[in-house]
Amino acid sequence: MSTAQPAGWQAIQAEVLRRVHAREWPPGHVIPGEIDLAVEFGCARATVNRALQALADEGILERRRKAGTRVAKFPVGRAVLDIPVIRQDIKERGLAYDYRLSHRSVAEPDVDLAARLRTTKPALHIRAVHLADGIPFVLEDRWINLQTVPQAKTQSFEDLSANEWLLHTVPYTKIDVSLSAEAASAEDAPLLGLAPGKPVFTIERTTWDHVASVTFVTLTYAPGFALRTQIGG
Amino acid sequence: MSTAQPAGWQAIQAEVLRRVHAREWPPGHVIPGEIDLAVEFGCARATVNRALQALADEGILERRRKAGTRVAKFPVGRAVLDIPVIRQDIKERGLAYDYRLSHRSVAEPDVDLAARLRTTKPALHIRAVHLADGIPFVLEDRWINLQTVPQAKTQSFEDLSANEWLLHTVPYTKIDVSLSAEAASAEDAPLLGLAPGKPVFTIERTTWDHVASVTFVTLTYAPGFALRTQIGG
DNA sequence: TAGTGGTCTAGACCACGTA
DNA sequence: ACGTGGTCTAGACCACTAA
Repeated sequence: MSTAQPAGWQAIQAEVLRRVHAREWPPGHVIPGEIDLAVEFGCARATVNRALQALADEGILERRRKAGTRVAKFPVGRAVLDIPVIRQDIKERGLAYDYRLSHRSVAEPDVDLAARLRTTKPALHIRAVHLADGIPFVLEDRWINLQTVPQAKTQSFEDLSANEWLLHTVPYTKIDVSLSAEAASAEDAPLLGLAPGKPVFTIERTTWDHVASVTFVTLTYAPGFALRTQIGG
Repeated sequence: MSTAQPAGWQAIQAEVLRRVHAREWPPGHVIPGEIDLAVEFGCARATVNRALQALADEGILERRRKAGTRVAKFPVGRAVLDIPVIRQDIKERGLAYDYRLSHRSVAEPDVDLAARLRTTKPALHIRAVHLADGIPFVLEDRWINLQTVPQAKTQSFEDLSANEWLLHTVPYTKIDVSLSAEAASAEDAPLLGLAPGKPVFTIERTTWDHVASVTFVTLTYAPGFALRTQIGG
């Protein structure tokens, strides 16, 4: 064989997927129970369970006790986006990474930010540029909650980006992510070398440790940036 | 108890997560083997395996045979984006859904599109607007490969959007997805009720059935649209 | 209430990759 | 070579929920 043949539960997963794709089991169809499939495939029920559960996680099957397993009526595509460390991201593109701090201050959050960080106490404001081959790649505009992360006060962030320092220093349990298209602000545009109002891809993240906010960051990407991923395959 | 206590493998997952978050097991740390943990938690190794495997899937742990399981040095955030059917998406926002076909033709793909669909044969070109409460929500600009989906020729797409028709009719195995910020084109801007050049959130998808292309679609969202998701939590 | 998936167990063997 | 995770098994009991 030139192509690797999956074995075990992955082989079962592949066969079930084939039947779904081939419309042998069309959307909405209730497929045989785990025991029946185990008999058909000549394996233990647990093995069938493993395969079907994986497909259910991907949104291809819907499983309910007593009702059985059916092919999803709307096979909701579930795209998995890796949110990498910026330095790694740039390096993986084969480009030279550089980092430049452009602003550092302690300031009181405005109303909008106070709502995001759930505090009105002064927070640490960092602005920095991450460069790929010397060209601005992404702007990092970050607020760090000094109630949650007091150690940040003593960090200059001149050599080590807040992005990485936080990741290695501060625990977190949850991140809210928002992706959008924005017009480049008058403040940001020059740093990215473009005219204000131009479209820029923007990622906003709020990081939480349980119920306490850790940091809020806005990443503004240079034109041409696109997040790519795959569903299925 | 007011909060539900996880039991079984999820309880183990929660405890491991707690130790990671609390830095008892810092990034890079090699955690005890499955057998040790099974003894500690008083359960079977398979149960520990289930818990650790789930955490490895989320990118929190890295597992390698013989080398053991370690806490990821860069806990890459893995955001899961649900790509829903547009009609469902709008309804879930509590808005009234409406759909309007604005263009339908058969045309030869230009060079760029030919590369995407991997064919130079004529393809079906559909343009349509999906409205939420009567306001344009997203523009659908779609090319359907008539080699792969000849049945599309007889569909008017006046009442049923290509989005849904394809989902229920045509098998697929893989979708390439790209998210970006674009400037609204002179052609698209009026349909969204805004000036050309304004930033618009754009999703491009190419759908494949094995190696044959099915369709290529560009979704252009009205201003204010943002894709939201969560990591962890 | 009965049928289905969800999970656990104890043991076994295998595959991989580090040492 | 050997230790670790990856997987399978046969059986069992439980939890949910549709009928």
